[in-house]
Order: sequence, then C-alpha cells, then structure tokens
Amino acid sequence: MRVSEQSEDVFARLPAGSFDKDCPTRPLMAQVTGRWGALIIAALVPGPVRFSGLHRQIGGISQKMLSQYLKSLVRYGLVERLVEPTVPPQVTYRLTPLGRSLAEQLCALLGWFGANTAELEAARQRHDATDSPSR
Amino acid sequence: MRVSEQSEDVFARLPAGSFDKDCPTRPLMAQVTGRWGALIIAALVPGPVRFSGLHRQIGGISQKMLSQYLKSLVRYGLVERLVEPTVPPQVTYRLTPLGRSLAEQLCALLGWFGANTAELEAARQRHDATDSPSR
DNA sequence: CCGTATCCAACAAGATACTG
DNA sequence: CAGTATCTTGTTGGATACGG
Repeated sequence: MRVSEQSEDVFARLPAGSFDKDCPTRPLMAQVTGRWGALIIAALVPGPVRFSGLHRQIGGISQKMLSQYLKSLVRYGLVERLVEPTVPPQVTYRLTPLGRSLAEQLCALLGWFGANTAELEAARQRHDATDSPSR
Repeated sequence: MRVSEQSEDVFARLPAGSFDKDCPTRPLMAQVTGRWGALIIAALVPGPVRFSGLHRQIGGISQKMLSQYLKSLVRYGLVERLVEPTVPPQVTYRLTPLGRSLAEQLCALLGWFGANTAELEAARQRHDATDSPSR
C-alpha cells in the first residue's frame, strides 16, 4: 500500500477553502454533523417517516431537538415536509435527492464507526491503562 | 439510478444499534464530528504536522481546542503524537492507519459539502424568501 | 515551542407544560 | 398528533495568562 499516493489523492478532493476561518460550509457542517443530524438523516433513508416515528426510533432525542433539526434540514433543502390534511393532521418527512446524496456519505460514516468500535475502544483502554487516568 | 434499491443498500450497512440511546459510538461520533474533529484529521492527511502548523492551518481554532481534540484523537488511536527531544521540543502529529481510514470518510464528507454549497445556499435563500424570515 | 489553567460567554440541549 | 414556549442546566469554546 503506497501511503503517500493514496493520502494525496484523498486530500486532493478537499475543497480549497476548507480550512478558512469563515468558509461558508462551516455552519452547514455544524448543523448536519451536530449531535442529531446524522441520525435523523439516516433514519429517513428507508423512506418517509412521521414525526412521532422519528421520535420513537431515535433514542434519547427530545421533541424540541427533533423539531429544531428537522426545520433546519428542511431549510437547506435536504428534507421535505409533507402535511396531510387529515384529522388529526399527519406530517411526514422525506429526504430530497440532495438529502439522499448526503445520506450516502453519512451512512458510510456511521458504518465506519460501527465497524471500528471495537478497535477504537481497545485503543482507548490501552491508552487509559498505560498512561494518565484522565477522564 | 434505481432509487429504492440504492437506498436500502446504503441503509443496510448501518450498524444495528445506531439509534440506540446509549450506543457506544455516540460519544466517539461527538468527538470526531465535533466542530474541529474533521478539520484536524483532514489537515493531517498529507503527512505529519507540528502543533503550530495545525494551529496556523486551521483558521479560527484556539490552542485550547486544538490541544483538547488532539488529545482525544490520540486516545482513540486515530492520531499518533511524536516528541523529538530537541531544544526547544518539537511535537509532530500523524494519522495512524485507523485514522487514515477514517480520514477517507471525513474527506469525502467535506468534499460533499464543498461540492454542494451552492445548492444548499440556494435552497436556504429560496426557503427564507417564500416563508418565514426565521433566522 | 508546546502546551495547561483559569475564567467567562454563548449555545446546545433536556424537562416540562401547553396549543391547534 | 405535531409541534411551540419557557425555563434551566451542561457543555463547548474563546481569551488570556502562565509553565516546562
């Protein structure tokens, strides 16, 4: 495995201003990679889901946070909000094409964490044992 | 492009407990997808960098945050810390193989945001114009 | 040069209660 | 059912100053 080649290749794909102090992608990243963004988007991948469905599926999220993140995702065109005028009203959320394209990246990331949890945990324990009892 | 097939395929790769309230990957995700995690890792892709180099390259980060994130990344075995006993001491940081494998995912994500900034901004403006002047 | 310590401001997030 | 409003707390992050 040629390290230098591969590294430069991956790095080359980075947008130019990524490290700039006021790169416009920073607030976006913050929203999407915030505590719940990736999970909400991942939960929408299989298909449209109702508010209560999301609330049930995503463990530990509050109504407030769910509502807040959804609003933001709708605002950036990643999610669509569909109201059916029944009684009581039903609201479903669905990924837009743009959102689905992002979802692929995020699911890959979630998948990576899932696949490497053991190794990460092992490293942590090794580190905590040999060195400082920090945290 | 077959949408339904692809969506299910991507979703299938998600680890089982991703939505669980106390999935062990959550704190990890928080660290890596925190405000600076992705940027630091991306900055390390081309090769080892010194502390001051990172501080210069990543616009807007404070010493405190850089130090804090680096410590955490070292702890999880994503980054190595190498001290050269010169005077004054030089410390360089380098991605581990595990860290490099994560870096690929993160660079892809950063790349996605870079590539779609225009579309996201357009959606936001469209939304803000037609509807509520919220934020 | 490479950090750590301290203090402080800002924001994210939870709990709870309430509305259409 | 699908949220909003309000209040409170915890965490994140920046500024500054200092130490090895």
